[in-house]
Amino acid sequence: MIPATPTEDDLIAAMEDRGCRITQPRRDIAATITRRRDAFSAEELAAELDGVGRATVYRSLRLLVDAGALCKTTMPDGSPRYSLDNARHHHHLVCVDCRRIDEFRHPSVERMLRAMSADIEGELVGHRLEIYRRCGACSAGGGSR
Amino acid sequence: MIPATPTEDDLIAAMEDRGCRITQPRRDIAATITRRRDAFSAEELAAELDGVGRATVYRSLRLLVDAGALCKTTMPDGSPRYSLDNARHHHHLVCVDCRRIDEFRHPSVERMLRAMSADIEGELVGHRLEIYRRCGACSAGGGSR
DNA sequence: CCGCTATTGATACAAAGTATTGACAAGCGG
DNA sequence: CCGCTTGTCAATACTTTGTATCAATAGCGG
Repeated sequence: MIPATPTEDDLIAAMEDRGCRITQPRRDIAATITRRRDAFSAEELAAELDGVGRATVYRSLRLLVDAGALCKTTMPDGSPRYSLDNARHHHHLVCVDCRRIDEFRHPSVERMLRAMSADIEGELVGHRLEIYRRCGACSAGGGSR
Repeated sequence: MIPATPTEDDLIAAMEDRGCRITQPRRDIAATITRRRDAFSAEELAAELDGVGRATVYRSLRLLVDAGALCKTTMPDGSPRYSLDNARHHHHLVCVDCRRIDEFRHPSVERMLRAMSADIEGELVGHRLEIYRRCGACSAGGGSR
């Protein structure tokens, strides 16, 4: 199965699978998220959804992250961004100029975790890895703006 | 040179090196940080320092992180902790039970970054890696109390 | 010891959520 | 079809982790 970018229906299905009711606000949120292709902040999303309460936006984002349909990525300054999750078990390439977020998988990451687990006392339960770069376009364009 | 845990004087020297004045609040902060050996939140530190303003605590923490004397680590829930920096170029082992933070270096981390840089378009500018585990004591003790 | 200016504490504000509350609405049990 | 239970909603208050502003103070350089 080739992992594809989730559609609006995938997001709704993810919520359904968790036993949630499919309400109009949740439909609106799923539609708005899939319409925009880039990473976004929770407040940006809330601002785009007029009839929907801020709390509902945050609850739905958490729901979708828990369900594995969205990723929450940490920017270098610590602020969070949300983006669609195309594939399980990946990490993020974050452009520090244009803030674009790409997913990547590299065998060396898993190899590294395996190598370390032998040397780490206790039980590994998770990890967080973000790679910050200036993406091809931003490097070529002479940095930001 | 064997990297040792910074002392109060090391923290003060780090601030001096950045051209800062050594004030009484900064002395108090350096003393309090070195007295407690574990990772702490900014609010915990502020609560322990009675005569010192909250803003001063946050300003000093940023100063010490910038100077490389402190590390700011992200917990699994996203909240930050501060801890003394024993060695440059390391990553963090965070116990999800007792919240203890250990530093570690493993050659596989650098190897991974080198291997990936060949495959990543653009210019690498940084990364963030935290490993979450249940530490030896917490695993042995049957998990979180 | 003096004066310049970095630094301070207080306070307000900001960003990113979480908790609470009262209203509504959807499914179910009869 | 009625009413009840329960999930969900919008609004709002509150929390956490800071940053910005500003008048007052206190280091440090001479």
